[in-house]
Amino acid sequence: MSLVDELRWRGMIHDIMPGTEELLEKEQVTAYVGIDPTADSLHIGHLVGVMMLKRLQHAGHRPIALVGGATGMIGDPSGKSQERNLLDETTLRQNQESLKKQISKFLDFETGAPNRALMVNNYDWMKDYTFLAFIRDIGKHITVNYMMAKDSVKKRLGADSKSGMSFTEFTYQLVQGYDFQVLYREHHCKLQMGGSDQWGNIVTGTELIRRIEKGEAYALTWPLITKSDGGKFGKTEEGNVWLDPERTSPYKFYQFWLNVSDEDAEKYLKIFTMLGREAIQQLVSEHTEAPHKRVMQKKLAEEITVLIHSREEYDMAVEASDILFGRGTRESLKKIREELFLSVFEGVPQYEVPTSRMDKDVLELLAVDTGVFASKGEARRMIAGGGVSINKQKLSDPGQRITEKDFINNRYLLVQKGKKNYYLIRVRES
RNA sequence: GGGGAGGUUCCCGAGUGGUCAAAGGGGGCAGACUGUAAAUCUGUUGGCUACGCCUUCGAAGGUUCAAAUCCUUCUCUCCCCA
Repeated sequence: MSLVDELRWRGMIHDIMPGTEELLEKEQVTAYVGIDPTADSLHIGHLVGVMMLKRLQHAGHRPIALVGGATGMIGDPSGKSQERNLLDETTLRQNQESLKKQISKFLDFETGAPNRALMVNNYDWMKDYTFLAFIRDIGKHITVNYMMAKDSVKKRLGADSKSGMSFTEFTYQLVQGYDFQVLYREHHCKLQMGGSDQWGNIVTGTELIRRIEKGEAYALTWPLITKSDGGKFGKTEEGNVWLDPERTSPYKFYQFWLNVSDEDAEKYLKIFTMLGREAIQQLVSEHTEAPHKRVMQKKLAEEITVLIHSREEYDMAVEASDILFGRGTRESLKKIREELFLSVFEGVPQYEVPTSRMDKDVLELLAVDTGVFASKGEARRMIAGGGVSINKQKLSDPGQRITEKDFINNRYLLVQKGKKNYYLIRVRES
């Protein structure tokens, strides 16, 4: 099966320029994907692009990850993102280094293989490029008419557009197009890939290459990743799901994938794992037979968590999940060794309360001394509704008192609001 | 500039002197069911020292025993005409 066929099967192709498939079959191709260095970590919204590069390298082609140090300062007109702030160069470099470390888990940058991955930063060729030189060398090859025909631009010029579009945003496609041209010239990069909203920008690049370099370049986009319920992919109540364990704990990360809906699981297995056709079909049929076992979600979460974090972190996340969602009891909780206990609850909100404050009813403890509840009324209602547990034991009386016997390891109380919200209260001697 | 409509709790939206912490819906949260799902059903959705009290209906004043409701001024939004 050709690379493009496989990508098609995986649902990773939205649009592809004629000739791209043939090109990928006949020679080793260098291709790139752009990434904004707005943070020092990738989040799972970046994952499709990185997987794309990984599959490309896997098939023997050469991937380039382009860090958009320059373009990231502008923001394209397609939308959601307002114009960005200028990052200072130090931050930019730091971010780039962090991103490279993360991407190294997917791509081989190190070996001497001819298709080893490359990371570049367009800031390097844009920073000293003067405005005058740019409009003289690049700008004159593309007409404004051409630029205005792009959807992203048209939308902003239409009558229904609320805010206008700045000249800077308008120029975005040229800057991005020039990136492609530079990579074409210096690395024989003939293909740019991106999300479906990038099509217009990519094509501007191929156009520049055609006109200035007299060369052929290609474009490939992947579809927007969706969720079956229409929500935005990659977001939780707490925000983005990051690859950086400091921002999103491996446990939360694992949980994110584990909770994917049935409809999405198959789709995500195809996109985000290296599992082959047979393996995925096997999982799908197993799932159809026993949906409650959620083999698809489990495999998905395993594959990705191991890839991003490690086998150890994955094991830990599974163990934590068992404790939190399995039929854990008060007794089993008390038996856990302290280090595991703490690692399980690492990402959970914690409150520290001195022993002197413990001698009162739970209501006060939960609503006043800690922020578990916003008000006593809320706490009272929740307890009455059977929604609060302490150490896995349902709380029925808001006037109940906590005694030392209740502490886990002599100093922890595990509070549960509903099924999924955990809070850890740590008792401090005073 | 002239005329009209209107601003209600997270959102939409009822309420036009006491029975209003304010209908109904949505959303949120929780319970049951379940697969840590979906669907469904149920409860809950201003605060407190809680059979009572306090703060809330654009803002400020006023009338009244009593105001989201009546009056005055201000303010913002929308629509129509010029």
